[in-house]
Amino acid sequence: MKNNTKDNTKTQILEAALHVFVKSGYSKTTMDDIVNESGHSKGAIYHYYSSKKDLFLSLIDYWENYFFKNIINKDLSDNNPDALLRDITSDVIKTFKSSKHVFLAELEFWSLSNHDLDVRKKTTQLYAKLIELFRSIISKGVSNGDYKKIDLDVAALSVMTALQGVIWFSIFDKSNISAEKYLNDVIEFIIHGFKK
Amino acid sequence: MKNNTKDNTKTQILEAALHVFVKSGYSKTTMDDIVNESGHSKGAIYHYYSSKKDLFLSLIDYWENYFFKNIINKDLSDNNPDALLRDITSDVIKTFKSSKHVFLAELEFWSLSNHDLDVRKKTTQLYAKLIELFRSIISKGVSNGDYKKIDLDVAALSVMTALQGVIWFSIFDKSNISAEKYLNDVIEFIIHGFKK
DNA sequence: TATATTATACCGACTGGTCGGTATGTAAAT
DNA sequence: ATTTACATACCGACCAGTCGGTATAATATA
Repeated sequence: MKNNTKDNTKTQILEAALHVFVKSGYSKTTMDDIVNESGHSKGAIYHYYSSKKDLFLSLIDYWENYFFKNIINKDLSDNNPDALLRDITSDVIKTFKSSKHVFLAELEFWSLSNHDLDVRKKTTQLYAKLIELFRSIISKGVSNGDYKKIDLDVAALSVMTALQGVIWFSIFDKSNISAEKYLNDVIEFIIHGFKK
Repeated sequence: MKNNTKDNTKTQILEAALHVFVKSGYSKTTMDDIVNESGHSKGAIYHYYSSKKDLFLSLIDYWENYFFKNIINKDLSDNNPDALLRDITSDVIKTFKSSKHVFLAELEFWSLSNHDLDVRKKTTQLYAKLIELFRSIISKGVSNGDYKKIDLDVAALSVMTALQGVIWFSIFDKSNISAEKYLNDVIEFIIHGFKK
């Protein structure tokens, strides 16, 4: 229970920070915004996080756990690469429909990555994991003869970058229909391109 | 000559602003940064632009002129849609190789679009033009029988969003080789997907 | 042509509010 | 009794925007 309360406070602060950072952007959100949103005092926040930036960096980990718990587990359960890619795509679609802030948070990571080395480092590591996941999926397709002998790195990058298109929709076209069609189309195009 | 000086000053301010906004982000750049970068005084800047935000909004127009002058002219000269799409893609590749700040500026537009309505409006209009361009190209392909009877809006969005992948590379993988391969691959996948 | 008048372009010291961070608490848990 | 988990009051660096001014060019007038 002790540990629970502690985790609870930390999580509440993170959730609040996620919310306001997405809403107003890193620079324009004030620590007082996070105080108000979280219901915890400034003292509490600085008790757990040493600085605004430290809090933001922790958010990247938090985001990673949230986002990957859906996706990363599938890897071993199925070894049909087409199905896996489609499955992940439909996860992205589902997340887009239910919680666009996930991708708007990612946009914030991108933006800060461009201006801050520590953020870029952490975000780069995050993408390295995602790319590795796609790599291993595509690799299966190559070794079981479904796919051409394509460059695995580029192929993995292609899948990932194409899926990242969802960020554009999160900002500029929040209607579910276009994003869904885009994602379904683009993954089919890519799968087809991989095929022998 | 008078007019020239005037334009010159305005342009120098815009160039300086573009540079520092990309480098440090909108919120973190100070007007004094722009003063230093441009060599013009604060008074000069506020003589031409009513506020920091006004300056930023003007930058979007400036960017649009810069980016579109390469691309928009091609529309009428060639009516082979495949070639046009490949041509635009190679323009993007060329720009990526020579001046990534073009796409990093776009990232800044995305980021602010998420937090500011005026910026989003202006950026949305910009994308509307791009999408219209792709629409008209693809439409030609459909009417001349090269392409399937696809949904033009979704198809145009797909092309645009896929090309926007270049932003990811501008931030996280500045090596020219991956971005080039990605762009070439993805446009071929898409073209192939459009074909009958 | 020479002079007066006005408009435009530009300068930079200054200010008032903002905000990340800190110092100093207190109450609960161990 | 000491450490942990918070709360509150406060500090001071920072910065967008202001404002009183100057220099230069354009226009009107004599």
